[in-house]
Amino acid sequence: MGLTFEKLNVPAAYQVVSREIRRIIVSGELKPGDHLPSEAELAEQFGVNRSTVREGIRQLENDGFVRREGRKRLYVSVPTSSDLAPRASRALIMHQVTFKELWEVARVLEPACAALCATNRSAAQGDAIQENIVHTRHMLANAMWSTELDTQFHSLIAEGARNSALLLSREPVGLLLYPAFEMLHPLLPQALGRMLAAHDKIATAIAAGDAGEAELWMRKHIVDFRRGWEMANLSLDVPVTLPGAISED
Amino acid sequence: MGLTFEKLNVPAAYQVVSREIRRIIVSGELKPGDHLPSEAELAEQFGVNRSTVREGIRQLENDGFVRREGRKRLYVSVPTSSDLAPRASRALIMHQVTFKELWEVARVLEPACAALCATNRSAAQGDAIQENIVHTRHMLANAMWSTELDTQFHSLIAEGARNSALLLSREPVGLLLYPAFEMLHPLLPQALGRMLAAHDKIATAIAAGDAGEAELWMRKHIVDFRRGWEMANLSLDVPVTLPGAISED
DNA sequence: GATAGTGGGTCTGTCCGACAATCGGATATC
DNA sequence: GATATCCGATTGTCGGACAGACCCACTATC
Repeated sequence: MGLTFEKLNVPAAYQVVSREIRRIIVSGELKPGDHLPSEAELAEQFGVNRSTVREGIRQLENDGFVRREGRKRLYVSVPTSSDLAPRASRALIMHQVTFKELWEVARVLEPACAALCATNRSAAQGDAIQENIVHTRHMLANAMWSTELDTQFHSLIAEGARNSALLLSREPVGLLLYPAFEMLHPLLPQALGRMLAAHDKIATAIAAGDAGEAELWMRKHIVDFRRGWEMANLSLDVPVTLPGAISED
Repeated sequence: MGLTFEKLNVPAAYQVVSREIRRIIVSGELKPGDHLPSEAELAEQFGVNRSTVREGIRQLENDGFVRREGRKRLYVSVPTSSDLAPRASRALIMHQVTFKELWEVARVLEPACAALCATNRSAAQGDAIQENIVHTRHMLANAMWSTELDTQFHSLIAEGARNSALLLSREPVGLLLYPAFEMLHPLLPQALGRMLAAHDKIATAIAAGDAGEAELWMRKHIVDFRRGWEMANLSLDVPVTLPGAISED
């Protein structure tokens, strides 16, 4: 009798509810914007208690597949990078991700974003980039600086690439890497000026639709970031810390 | 009276519970492996009902910050890419991500993985890659093929790069892109052979620790994938479909 | 003495019922 | 027609309940 049985994994009811609703959403049976039945109705249809349904819904809500505004009915929604990226960033923090690791990813993704942005951006997206530059220049002229502007510059370029996979891939990295600039620029006074100059070159190339030039300058910009980091005697292998923008949620 | 008030967003209690526990975990107050108090105890400490605590916990469970095996106590855990990637992949599906978009990301990330893998891989990781090649060769010799082997090959290389940010960035893309090969190889008989040849070159370069060569062949491999796609008259702009491996969970 | 049962305590998963706050829409009022 | 009011529907939260797992210490059996 060599007959053996695997340890069978009986999923909890709330997980089944969650998966089933998600399946219907991802498969397209329910389209974004569609309303889901009320909790009581779902409970009746699934033949479980409303509490069980509610626990299942929490998971979907967290993923961004369903949303509710206020205490109203649920509706189907497409998860955005702002739903997913902060969670990924937090996961990376727990993995004790280092500056070097983040930089290695940025070094290949950001130039790709810049190149695609130069060819694919909309007019409005181009304007937003220019506006970011103007803001940045204005801040620097007053000897001020906020890391959000830097993070935003790179996010805008990624959006301009019009590639949702690229956007989703780079966002968790961007949320952690660029705020680290906060540690760098007080130690390296010239860093802010160099940053603005690079942003300007990139934005100009994008405005001109010159993909090669945009890619090139973005690469220089990222490489320069690392060089600055090393010049400031900051360690490449120290785990990055959690920026406030993420911890809040 | 220009005084106006913003519409204030009162978070539900279960969300506060969720965020608070997550904060404690991400900040490091609770370390991976630590047990959380029981639901009843959490409810008492937070001063809310156990149902409310349970709803909050569901969200964390889904993110991979806490886990439970069977019906036992919760313990703190580090979210892995297998927690996060399938959700990101599903999100991309809902965004109707195209082959082209995925390919554009893979084109820059996969060569970077290969280059880093050549220098950073452990001995065991190198062996696993070799084993994958052997399996693949064996399958092809028997005129069989399973898309999982291809997906695995690229995942192994990404793991060998020892860069958690890189791993996390590419996984959602890999989960969608390589299964698409399933559509290609019946239309293009020579595709399987070319794939094996490329995998072999890459694995050899990695085994030799030659980062440049590994990167180069990986790039060729990815470019070849796209060329094959076009030769088979498959559209670059058609949204990719959901592979079974993800829909199951 | 080792092994197999036994029993209690704890915790999770699920259910039931309840109620206040809120929302949407219908209705009444001016 | 605009405004105020009421009513049903729905969510968020609560309290309590109970079966099934699980853990562990204890005991009975060989």
